[in-house]
Amino acid sequence: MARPATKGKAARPVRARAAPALTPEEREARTKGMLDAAMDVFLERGFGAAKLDEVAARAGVAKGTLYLYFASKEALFEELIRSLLASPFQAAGEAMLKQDVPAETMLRGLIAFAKTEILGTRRKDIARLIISEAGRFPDLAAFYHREVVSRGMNAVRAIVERGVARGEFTSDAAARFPQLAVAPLLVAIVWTGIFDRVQKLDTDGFLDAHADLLIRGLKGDKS
Amino acid sequence: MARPATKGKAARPVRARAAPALTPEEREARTKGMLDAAMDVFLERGFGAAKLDEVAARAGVAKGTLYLYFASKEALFEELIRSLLASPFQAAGEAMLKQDVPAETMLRGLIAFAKTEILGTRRKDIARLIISEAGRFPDLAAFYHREVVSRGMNAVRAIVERGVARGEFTSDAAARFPQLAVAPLLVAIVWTGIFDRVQKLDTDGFLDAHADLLIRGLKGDKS
DNA sequence: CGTTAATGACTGACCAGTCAGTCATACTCT
DNA sequence: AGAGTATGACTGACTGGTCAGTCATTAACG
Repeated sequence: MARPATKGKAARPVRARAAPALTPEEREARTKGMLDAAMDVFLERGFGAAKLDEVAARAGVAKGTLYLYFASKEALFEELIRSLLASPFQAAGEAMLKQDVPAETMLRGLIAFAKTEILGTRRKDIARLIISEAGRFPDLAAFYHREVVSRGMNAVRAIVERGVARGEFTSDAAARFPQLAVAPLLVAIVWTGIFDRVQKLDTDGFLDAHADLLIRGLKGDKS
Repeated sequence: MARPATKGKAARPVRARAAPALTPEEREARTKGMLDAAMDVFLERGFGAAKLDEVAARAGVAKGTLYLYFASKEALFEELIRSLLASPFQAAGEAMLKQDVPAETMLRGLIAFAKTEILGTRRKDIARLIISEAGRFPDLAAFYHREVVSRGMNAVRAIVERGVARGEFTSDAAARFPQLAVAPLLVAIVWTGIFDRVQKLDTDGFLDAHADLLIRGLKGDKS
């Protein structure tokens, strides 16, 4: 018990640190490795059917190690979702609002953005996963709504409102229900995940057609 | 261990019910009772988390009885889905095509139909369940596509094509991608199932707005 | 009686979560 | 430098609970 008071001063029982203490960077890197493995498995099987043994195997660690980094399977799942969220919509929308371009251009830009940034990435899989598991994770659904959905809706609403204010659009339907502008994106996400084997959907042409029809509807100078 | 030991095992107080030959009607009625119970449980918990013990309890039978009517949990689930499918869309679409009314009226009628016959019934829950579980039941997804989705798409396509042929519509976007007309319905289904606690969606106003915008877009006499 | 329908205790597999033990490292004292 | 020692990251066999599916048994009928 007697600790040799080195340095004469504060005879503080210094707990000698003597192990491959992980640097924050190392720890983060390992966490990321496990989250990557978890993403593969959860996307492939869904939460319920995903096995932590498999996550561990793919991450190249033992199952016990997972529990040194995450409190439970549920915590791992939630952290995975959180780590993958980003709200590109809002950022893109705000960036566009700063420019002085027609609202039509903004809307088309937003749809093009969704094509590459959501449909073209794993974000679409995350969305599908959340749709599937939201029932069992209400908190996560609320989180996703707050962080992603509501922001996207706000971006669309802002653009459409400006279009109406400037007289470019004659319908405010998409301002009252921004979901209308995003609905086909959801269809594309769900469809490709479920029916693609049966009947392929040309998501690119689909979203182009949506953009055209949407703009026509919003402008529609029909009296 | 103080059990009236009857030969090691003991199947005891059994309150068995009728035993004699079941008429086809009786058999069907019992099947339906179990399917009803199964629907409650599967909708509430999803396939993975649904317990057959609970299904049996709600149906008022023993678990073993389930296996006299269904080969497995999976078979029960599939039969449940099959028993609930109907393709109101196609029938409604065909009925409308027989009348001589404007395509706009048909489309609006179809959307109103979806409101009452899908959003207003448990069919919306079935759709949500299929979206959630399709990954684990590709056959079921294909079946659902064949029996419901493709028929709905055909109905929409037929109506829009007629509208175009008659000069009522100037855009064929919804004929090339009938999903465009149905997308907000899917959003309404998914939204009410996931985000309603966070932010209610006025599905009625939403679909009305969709109908207006869609018609404007299809007619759009903008050059 | 034999047949049919139903039962529910039981089994076996599966899997989330645990924990006693290993090992590589680094610190301290001589 | 080397011996001794502390430490913490990591491991994987194990536990405990859960649940789909089984089957010996019971009851009701003809």
